[in-house]
Amino acid sequence: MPKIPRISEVEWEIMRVIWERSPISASEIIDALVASDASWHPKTAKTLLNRLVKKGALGFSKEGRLYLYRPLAAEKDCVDIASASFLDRVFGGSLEPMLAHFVEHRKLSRKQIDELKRLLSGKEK
Amino acid sequence: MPKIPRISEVEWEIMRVIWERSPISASEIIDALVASDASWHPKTAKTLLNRLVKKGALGFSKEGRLYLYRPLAAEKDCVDIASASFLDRVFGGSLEPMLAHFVEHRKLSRKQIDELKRLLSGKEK
DNA sequence: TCATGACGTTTACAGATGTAATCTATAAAT
DNA sequence: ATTTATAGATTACATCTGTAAACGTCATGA
Repeated sequence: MPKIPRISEVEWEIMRVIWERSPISASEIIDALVASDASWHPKTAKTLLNRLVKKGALGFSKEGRLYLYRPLAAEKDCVDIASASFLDRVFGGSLEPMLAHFVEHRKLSRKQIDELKRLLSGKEK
Repeated sequence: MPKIPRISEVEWEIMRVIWERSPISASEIIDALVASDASWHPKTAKTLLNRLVKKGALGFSKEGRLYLYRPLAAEKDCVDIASASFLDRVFGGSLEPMLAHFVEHRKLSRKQIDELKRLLSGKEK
């Protein structure tokens, strides 16, 4: 199995754009980033794209003179790793306190609450 | 308000020991770390303690020739920050999908499930 | 055809991080 | 009193990160 590269904080923003829509060109990626946060600098985004390619998180194909990027690392795998890391680091691996933290500190719509209760019920057997 | 310093991955392990039991000496901290993971090197732990003091996350008082460390940054604040960062980074800030991820991928005891459902019900009004 | 601009490549650079070793002062043991 | 084991202080160092600028190349418009 290919080992999953470590994705840094800002790199995640880029990966999420690409997971959501790929193949995608550098300029499209940059547009998406700038749209969500105007402080993104194109040069910075390019540097990060290169790093992600080097890390093996992204691949690309040349379409004429420009590149189309696509994920090599699966979102699911990256999410799993980051989630486990967060849980261990911040909550010492204790799941329920972590979930309780979010449930208590954040807002959820009635619909989301119902959905979560449904999921919980599904686990309860 | 004192701004909360950023706690790195390994630094979290140290902070959690100290939040749990303080004031506490360096050697006690190291013992606790080694107990949970034998690969901890005392020198490394000391370096991190110094960094955490420099960052303002920890304070200490001299007890004779040794130091007693205590947290300066509140666990709650650090947990809040790390949690928000994780949620934004990995799940784009979407709470319910994140919670669903953990509920689906992890094991919870009947008791914990009930507790979470109770919490959810409490939010549902 | 020549200058411009768009796109990708290479280089830069400070600060954070993980991981320790070395140095120094001091307390404890002999 | 001298040696030695300890605890803390200082120094080391390769990577990783965030943040870009500088440079090279080719297509395109003037």
